[in-house]
Amino acid sequence: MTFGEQPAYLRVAGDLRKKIVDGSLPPHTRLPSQARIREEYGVSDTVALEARKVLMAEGLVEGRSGSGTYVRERPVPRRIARSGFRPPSGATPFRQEQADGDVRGTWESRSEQAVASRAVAERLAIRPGERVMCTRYLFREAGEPMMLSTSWEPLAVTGRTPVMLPEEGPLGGMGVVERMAAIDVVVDNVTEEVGARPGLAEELHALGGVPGHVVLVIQRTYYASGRPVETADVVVPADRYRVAYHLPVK
Amino acid sequence: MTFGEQPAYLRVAGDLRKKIVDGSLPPHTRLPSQARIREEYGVSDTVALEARKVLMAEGLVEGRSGSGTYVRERPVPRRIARSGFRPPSGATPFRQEQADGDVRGTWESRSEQAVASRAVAERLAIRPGERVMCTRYLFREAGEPMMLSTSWEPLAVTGRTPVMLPEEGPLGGMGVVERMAAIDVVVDNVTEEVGARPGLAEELHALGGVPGHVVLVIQRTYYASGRPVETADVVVPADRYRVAYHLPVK
DNA sequence: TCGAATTTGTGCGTATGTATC
DNA sequence: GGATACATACGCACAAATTCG
Repeated sequence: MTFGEQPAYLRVAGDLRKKIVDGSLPPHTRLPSQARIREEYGVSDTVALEARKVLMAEGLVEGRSGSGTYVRERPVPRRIARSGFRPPSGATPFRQEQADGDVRGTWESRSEQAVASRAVAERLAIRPGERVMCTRYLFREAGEPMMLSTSWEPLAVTGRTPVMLPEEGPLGGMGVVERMAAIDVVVDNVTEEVGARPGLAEELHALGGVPGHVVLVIQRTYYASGRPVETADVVVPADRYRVAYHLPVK
Repeated sequence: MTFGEQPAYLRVAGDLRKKIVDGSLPPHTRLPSQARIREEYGVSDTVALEARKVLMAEGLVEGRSGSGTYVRERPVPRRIARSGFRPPSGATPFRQEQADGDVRGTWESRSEQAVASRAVAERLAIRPGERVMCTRYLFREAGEPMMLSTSWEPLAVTGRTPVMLPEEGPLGGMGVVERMAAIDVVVDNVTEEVGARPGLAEELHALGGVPGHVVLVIQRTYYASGRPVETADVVVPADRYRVAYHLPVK
């Protein structure tokens, strides 16, 4: 409160945060109550409350009315290895990545024809209103929902071919690259743009999360000779997964 | 405040939010001041303050001390092109990426020697307690803070060389690859793991955000012949930036 | 089963500091 | 300098949920 210092509530929040991250306040333990914080730090009710709010906004703790404020479990995020991920030559530290690299499991999907929205049209380099095949996926890992995906393919590419529906025909369930190869479309490039935001209610419901949780959003587009042939939005809960890339330098 | 209703501050925040999203309070306009909110909605100072805080946490408005609370411009996320990003052959849709691809600007940094924590040691494949050079960066784009970065380099690699301090010597401010090349360390691989979480109070303070905002965290590690030579945590606000990768397929 | 104590969450009034105009 | 507005801080009150004897 004196000149040059940071606000009292940030100082208190910082001290509590330190105790959380260094393990002296492990998950599931209760934070000091507002009254105790007030006493221990010699601050007012407001400051103690504001400090708790900071930690709640950071997702480190969760308040349970009538009971207390508890340190949240922080699951160790798993890696989702993306295209381009390959272990470098003779690398020892990569055994682990290889082990959990291939996140595969079961999935459900539903396809339907649709017309391209402005955003999708731009990503596929087609005109808005052109027909596309839209497929929604829910991926599960060990039974647990882990990833949502919505993909769009121009019917100008796959229409009237055996691979028009991603989940049917002899190549049903195969990846985009294999399916496109079957109709002589050689996929040679992919771009991925990774962003993040608070998850939408429906997304978190499908993924088994609680409102307010953060999700990673990957906008992926496959190209064949510079022409987009598929684009997708992939949504994964950020508290459980990270997206891993491995690239050569130069 | 009566039974069954939602909290007053949420009601006020909801009404103001409606006016913002439907455009009757366009970007750059000033919200009613705390005092005016108090009068117009017939609530107390605290409720008016709390309502503004909700909108600030949602990133819809930003408070300027002494001036007012202003509706923020809808941030269109910019792309941060990562290593490996190259326009594919003859691609038209990539001109734009190239244009805003190189996000460069000014930066500040501060280096200090430290000992490797368990987490850093694991990423650098060294033993906890070994000495490392730790450098913190704040990058600005057009004067605005846009990215935080903390990097660690084993002193076993750079110690007693001209590039020990990233910001000094003839190669001060150059990239890791160039600096390492100067001491005959050929960086040939990089891994990046992208995650996301609510930003910490200090991070968001430095980045001009507000508690509760989401940040993208990139854990980057450079390798030379399979051996880690630098690792860094890069933090960017997720409402303003996305991370872009471009990869060959197969 | 009941009730008391504790704790969070919300709300009110006020005071002070400080940045902006 | 003065007026305005946000930001921080103090102290208090009460409702709702939980805990525990």
